[in-house]
Amino acid sequence: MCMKSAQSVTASDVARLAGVDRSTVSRILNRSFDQHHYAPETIDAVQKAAKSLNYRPSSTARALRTGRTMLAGLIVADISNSFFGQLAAAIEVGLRSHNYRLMIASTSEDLATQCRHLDDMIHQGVDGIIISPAGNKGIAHAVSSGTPVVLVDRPLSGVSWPYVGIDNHNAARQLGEYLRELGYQTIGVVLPQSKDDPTLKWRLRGLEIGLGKRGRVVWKHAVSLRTGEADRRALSQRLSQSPNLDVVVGLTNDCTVTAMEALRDAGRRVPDEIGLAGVDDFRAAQLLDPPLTVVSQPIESIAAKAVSYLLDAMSGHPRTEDCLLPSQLIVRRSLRLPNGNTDHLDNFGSIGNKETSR
Amino acid sequence: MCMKSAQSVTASDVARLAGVDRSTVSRILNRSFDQHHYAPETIDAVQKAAKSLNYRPSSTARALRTGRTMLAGLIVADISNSFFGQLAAAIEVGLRSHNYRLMIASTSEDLATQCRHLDDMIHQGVDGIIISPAGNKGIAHAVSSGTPVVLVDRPLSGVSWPYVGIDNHNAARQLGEYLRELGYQTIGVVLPQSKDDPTLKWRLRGLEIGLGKRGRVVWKHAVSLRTGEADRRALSQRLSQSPNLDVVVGLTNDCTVTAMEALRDAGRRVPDEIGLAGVDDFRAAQLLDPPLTVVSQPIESIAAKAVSYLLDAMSGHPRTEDCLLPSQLIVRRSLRLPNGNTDHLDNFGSIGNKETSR
DNA sequence: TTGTAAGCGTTATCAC
DNA sequence: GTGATAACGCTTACAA
Repeated sequence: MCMKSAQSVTASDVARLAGVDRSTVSRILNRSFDQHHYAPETIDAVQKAAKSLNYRPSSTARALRTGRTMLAGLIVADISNSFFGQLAAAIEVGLRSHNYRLMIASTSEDLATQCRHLDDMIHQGVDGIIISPAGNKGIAHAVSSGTPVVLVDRPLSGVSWPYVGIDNHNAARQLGEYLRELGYQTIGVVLPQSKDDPTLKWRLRGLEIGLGKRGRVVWKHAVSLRTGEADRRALSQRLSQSPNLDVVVGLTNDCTVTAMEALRDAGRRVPDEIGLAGVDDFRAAQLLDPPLTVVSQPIESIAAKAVSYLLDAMSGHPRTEDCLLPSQLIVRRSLRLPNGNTDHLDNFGSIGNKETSR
Repeated sequence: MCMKSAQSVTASDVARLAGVDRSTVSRILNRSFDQHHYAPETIDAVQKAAKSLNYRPSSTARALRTGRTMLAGLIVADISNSFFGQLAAAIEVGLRSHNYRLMIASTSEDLATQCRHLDDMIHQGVDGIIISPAGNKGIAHAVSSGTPVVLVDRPLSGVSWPYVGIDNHNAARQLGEYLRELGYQTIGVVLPQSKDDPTLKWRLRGLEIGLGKRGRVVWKHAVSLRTGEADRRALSQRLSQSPNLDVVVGLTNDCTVTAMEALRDAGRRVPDEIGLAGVDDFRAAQLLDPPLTVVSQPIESIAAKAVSYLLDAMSGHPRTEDCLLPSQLIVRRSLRLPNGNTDHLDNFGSIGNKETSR
């Protein structure tokens, strides 16, 4: 009841009030009844004292003593991107339900920044890190620290860290096959500028394989991370110079939006004159005119699995196998359908794969 | 050169290698040259030793000793909302450039959760907190802790914490006046369910004042935080039951999107049959059909000011005055214009819209 | 110009 | 069953 300035209430204060030793307070409050059987009255006294003083152990002191900070780190390219925003939100609540707090950092796809953040967090003493890496340069140093790391959204070759996310190759191939079936052959691709993101290569390759022999990616247009007016105009101009283009594919949500803007600026009607599709779903995708056909990722599941993997690793039981979650082709109206065949649309709503995966 | 397991390199290790005392290491590395003038050779030896061992002081130990964690907290309703996502991103880089790390928590507009997070962070030892409060219940307890707090996006009455953000009353009034000038009179408002967010009341009041005597808010429709299908349908139904409605106003970005969805579901054409406008701009707003007229907030400036306020407070020089940043009416095409008067649109441009002509 | 030693608040080891 | 005591890694009077 006696609300003291909270901050400065220490275990010694509680001990004094309860008439016991600091260590007794610590053990009782931590439920360390392993070897120690306390008198019920002592337990009661300590608990009452702690409550009345509103005692909360200093996590700093505890961290120093135990070596665990109960802090996890999340490193992504850009937390303001809706994909990472949703991911972060889900990860935060997941971790919090296990008493971990979350620290967040953005790399802006810059490898040096990523390296700094990794180093920072490790030295800061986080118990584990979830990262969507911009690339694998400078990672080796972090790997030797021993801090558990889980890769999310983007796999990395050459490290032992497990990856949680969709199979990007497959997801893009699925989209490619769908495009092929609809008769699209001349494709323009919009992708982020991040040179070292391996995911983009997988998506690109998967797309091309899905498109088959007759399909051709005639250009790849890179846009900046926080897409702006300049990107929009440049892309729009490129579109004007490509009158024979069949369809545009955005490799991330931002890219797809930028593509949509540019198509509108260039005065190309979707899907009649030209098709549009993308990887990553987003809130407004179904609101646009036309609603966008996309491959969507199961963000909540990815977050849940990533958290679960990290918790395992932090408790000393690291998983080594990757966790591939299913992506989903969401058919809307930004691609023209083959004449007279409409039920085909439903088939694709839930399709997996029928070919050999690699 | 000798890359040791990083984690366990302590100041004593550096001291031993340099042939000096721990305290010497500490002082030199912290540039505490106030009273201590070291021999250049000592300085050199220490720095070399530190670098060769890749020494980084344990922030935990430092925090315990100094009482400063170099950690700041951000508490918002939902980090996956694009507004808060952008805000968080900007705040994070701002703080980081001053060597502060950022911890993030979401309240889902729940007062109990907010209270818990505040308490958590304070006891966790953060040096300061930036919060977009869900309400002022349970805040008193936090205020007495002495931890500096800056309010962002939502002001709070009865506390000494400074507020950084737009003038919500004014912003909404601006929109209301614009609606009145366009001849709108019968208004439906869509707002989030958060019962205790004072901002919503201000926006509502400002809107009504701007609308003037002849304007009437005929209903207010509350939707859940992570707006879903159910909200969409319920709102759609309400719209169907309001055939005489002039215009719908969304009080947040999500609300406006939901309104757009519902209007589409209900088959009401915007802006011909009914108008739509909102508070908060978002990436896809200009891409929708029609592009949405909104009042936008200067997110970057808000973040920068909030960081600046927090830094001041954390360094012992708290500001007490609020910081009101200018909002901006962005006129697009989701409201019908008065017959035959089009340059009126340009007049409003001078208030600060950046309408994209095409 | 540098070293000594105390102490931040916990928890873990040992003793009784 | 419970209490003393050391230690985690760092900073900072106070000495020298």
